[in-house]
Formats: sequence, C-alpha cells, structure tokens
Amino acid sequence: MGKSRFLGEFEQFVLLAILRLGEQAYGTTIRQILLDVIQRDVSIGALYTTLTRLEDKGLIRSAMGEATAERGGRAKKYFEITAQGKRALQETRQSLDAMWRDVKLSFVGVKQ
Amino acid sequence: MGKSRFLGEFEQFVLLAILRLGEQAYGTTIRQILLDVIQRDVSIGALYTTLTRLEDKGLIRSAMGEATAERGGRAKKYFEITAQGKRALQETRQSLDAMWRDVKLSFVGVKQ
DNA sequence: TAATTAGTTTTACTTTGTAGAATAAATTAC
DNA sequence: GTAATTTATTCTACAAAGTAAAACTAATTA
Repeated sequence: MGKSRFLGEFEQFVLLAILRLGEQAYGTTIRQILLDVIQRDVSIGALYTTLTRLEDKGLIRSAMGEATAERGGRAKKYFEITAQGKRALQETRQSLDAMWRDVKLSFVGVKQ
Repeated sequence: MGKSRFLGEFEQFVLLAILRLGEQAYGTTIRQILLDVIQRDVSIGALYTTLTRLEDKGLIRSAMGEATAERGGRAKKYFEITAQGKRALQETRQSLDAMWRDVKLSFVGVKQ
C-alpha cells in the first residue's frame, strides 16, 4: 500500500527490467539487465531492497521457484509486474513525454 | 558537487520545466508549469528545496532579477539549466529509452 | 505605517537509493 | 557425511531525494 503517487527513478528502471525479462526475472538477472542495457551497476542488496518495496506497494508480485539449480544455489524468487505496476510505469512515461514535448526546440547545441 | 550519478524523478521534471520556461523560470512559474502540463501539484517549499539542491550540484544556476513587480512582491530568482544539467537530462532520457525499447511488445492489454 | 501581495527560506520529516555483511539452501569433493 | 563451494536472498544502516508547512522578506498601496 503506497501513499506516494510517483515512481522513484530507480524503481522505474527495475520495473522495466522485470518487464523485459518476462519469465526469467529474479535478482541476478534483473541486476544483469540493468548492467547490460544501461551500464548501471547496482549492488544486489540495493536491488532487493527496492524489489521488496515495490512488492509492498503492489507494483510487482513474487513467487518462489523450484529449487532446480544445476549446480548448487538456493531457490530463485521470480518477480512479475502487476496491472498497477504497468499503470504506474505508463503514467510516469506519459508525464515525461508531455514535459519533453516542445522542449526539444530549446535544446540547441546539444545533440539529441 | 554531486556524488550521486543519477537524476531523481522530481529533479528531472523540474529541469524540464526550467527548460521550457526559458527566461521566465522562477519559483511560481515553475510550479505552475508542473501543474499545467502534468497536473503535479507540489508545494512551493518542496520545489525550492529541489531547486537549491540542483544548484548545489551544478545542474542549474540562478540570478536574482530586478525588483520590478507591478504590484507588491519581492525580487524573483531566475533559474537556468547548465550544460551539465542538459547532459544529465539527456543521459537519463537515453537510459529510459533504452530500457523501454522492445518492452513495448510485452505490453499487451494496456493501451499505449 | 499597517495591510496586502508576491516571492523565497527554513525546518522537519518521510520515502527512496545504496552498499556491505549476514544468512540460506542446494551441490560436490573428499 | 561433512566441509567447501555455489547461487541466491535477507538484514542493517545510512545517505540522498521528495515533500509540506510555517516563517520570513521586500515591495506596493490604502
């Protein structure tokens, strides 16, 4: 249950990472996607803190996976985005788009 | 002097508001643009806190305007974005775009 | 000179971002 | 069969960013 109306900037990236990972979204893979796609190297602890908070707010849900590791390791906790999470993501994006609109014009001297 | 590498979500909106206001960017007008464009109603105190922090980080600069009020009121403090601020804004945007790319496909059932 | 008006600063607290260490549960080597 | 190794999550603690409300400032006008 979140009283805050907006997505934090890192929360946004985590939600997007989960979306693009689909079935394969869990701690390690989410961290890796962030590293691959936007070169953002966050500690795994930092990531889990955010995941926990997103779940508390109802923007994602999780389910423990089978303990089917090939070689050692404990069970994975898979995440997926909720309808509310998608909505939050879209609203944030729309606001950003609205603010960027026309601004481009004033952006002289900086490559877009 | 900012050690944190990323723009906060509200910081981003404030920078964009300043950009689109051009010469006319000061407390009241920035607040109003946020309200008009994205229906975000933030207290004036909250806004100034963020403006101060953005300036400390070198993302914007300010200059006191003449005390040319038509009817009462003190001098305005005008803000403008620095080159560093533009860069930060663009980098944030590029990261967001990169993360959104392809994700659209998995977005079934939600209107874009 | 007291109201009024338009604007900025201060104070205080909540929420979000972040790392590092601790813990957990499985597999394999001896 | 137990000690290492591996893969993963949880806990703890603190810094940074978001936010409102109240205080303050400096003009103008009645």
